Amino acid sequence: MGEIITRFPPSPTGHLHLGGARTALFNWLFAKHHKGKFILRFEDTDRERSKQEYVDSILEALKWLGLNWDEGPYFQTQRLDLYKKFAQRLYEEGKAYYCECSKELLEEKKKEMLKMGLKPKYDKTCRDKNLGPGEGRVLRIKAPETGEIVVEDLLRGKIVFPAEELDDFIIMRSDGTPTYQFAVVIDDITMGITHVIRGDDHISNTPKQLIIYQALGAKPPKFAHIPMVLGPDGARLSKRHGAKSILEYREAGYLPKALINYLARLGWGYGNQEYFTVEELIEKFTLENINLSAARFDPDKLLAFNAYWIRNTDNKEVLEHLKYFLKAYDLSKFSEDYLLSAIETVKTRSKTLVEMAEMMQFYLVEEVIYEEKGAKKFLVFDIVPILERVVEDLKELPLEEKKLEEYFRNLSEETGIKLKNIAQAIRVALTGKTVSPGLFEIIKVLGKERVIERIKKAIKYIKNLK
RNA sequence: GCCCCCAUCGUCUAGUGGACUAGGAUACUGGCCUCUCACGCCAGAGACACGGGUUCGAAUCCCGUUGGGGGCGCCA
Repeated sequence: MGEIITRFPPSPTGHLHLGGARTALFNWLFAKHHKGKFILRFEDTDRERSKQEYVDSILEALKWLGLNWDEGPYFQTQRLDLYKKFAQRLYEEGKAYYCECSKELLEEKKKEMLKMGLKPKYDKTCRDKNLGPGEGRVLRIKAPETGEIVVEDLLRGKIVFPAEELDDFIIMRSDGTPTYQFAVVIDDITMGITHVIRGDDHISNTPKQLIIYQALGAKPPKFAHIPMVLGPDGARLSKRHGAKSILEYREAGYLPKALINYLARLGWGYGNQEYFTVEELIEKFTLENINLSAARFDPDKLLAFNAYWIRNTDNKEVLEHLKYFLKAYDLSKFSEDYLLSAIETVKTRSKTLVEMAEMMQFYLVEEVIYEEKGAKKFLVFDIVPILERVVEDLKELPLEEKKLEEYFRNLSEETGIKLKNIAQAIRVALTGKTVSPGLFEIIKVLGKERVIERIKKAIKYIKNLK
């Protein structure tokens, strides 16, 4: 087998969503696995609905996911001459014919057939009229009337369609543009696509495309129809859940690698392994391990994967992604080491980068604001002597977690005040909150200066309460 | 209506005729750890859609039923 070439052909009529992203991913992984080529092509022949805005957002989403393409992006609207050339050829060879039936008439006939319990099909009125091109005329393929069309699917084997199920579908519209069925075939032939990996909603399109390949005398690529991604409710993806743009997941604080990992596991498995780096996916991805049944999108599991990758990714890499969520702060005031240490303390506690940014707030602000409930409960008069003492003792203490813990345990024992109460009071003083990373880690990262200053401020705050 | 695809815990999946007392992940419940919250660790509950075959033996092969999904556009 020669070089493997796959493609991802979105139509820019909407944002890239989970389903599309997974199709792109599978094509990309397959190409990478075989050291082949991955082509990006926009199917924008629907001029009404195609928008530049969507082209831009799809490109951005693919880049964010890291699904780089080796060729393209191509645009079908820039290849119209090509389709015309092939259409002309089919017409001249008598494999396609012009049809003058009006949309309205066809519409009526279809309704009629549906009513009689038949499959709505074109009745071939113009098939033998020998019409030439003309205003308002479409070009139809002359489909075989008997026999069967066999789709060889890489995942499920032969799928047989009786010729009676198909009709003389349109390949060129009356405005001279190609229909989807025609444009894909021409593109896949001319781009040398060897493997078409797409959603199984395309299974019933495949025999139509095979008819075109046959008429053209071209060898069709291999087809692999992957199961669809359904919403959590088992219905088709809709805006409410997964049909959200991939870019919305970026906004929500997801790591691209987490999304990739989750998406790969949706319909594909590799023994009992759950977590894969992108490199591992490329190495291990094969079509044989793809499932055949539709998979539901589970936001909870995606979130769990994101949490996993946040806590298992190098702090520097996390920081790169996190910066996007830290725009409100002037990060130049802090050293990279400070930020990295801060991240280390919050990474096991953040399921998203948004949560992480939120949790890191106290590391980045000049002054913390106390949560009302926490302050009321822990910043109480009785604790003042302890706080005062900590301020003094801290000056002499080494900033090591073990030593700090030892110190606070002794302090608790000595004064008879539960460690919990001491810790919570200082926690509120340092972070403003009752929930935070471990106290000793925080002290170490913040540094003596900030810690002492914040505890002093808390003492003042308590004294002012009276 | 017609055609096509699919069917293991709630969800994602492992499983390719005997190693299945059906494994893992996630979510859920209980416990441990503990300065809070997480993380981590331990334990628990939870599935082969149903009915017929084939076979010494079926989650696994065949048929049917049911259920879910998709297609039947001058959309892609």
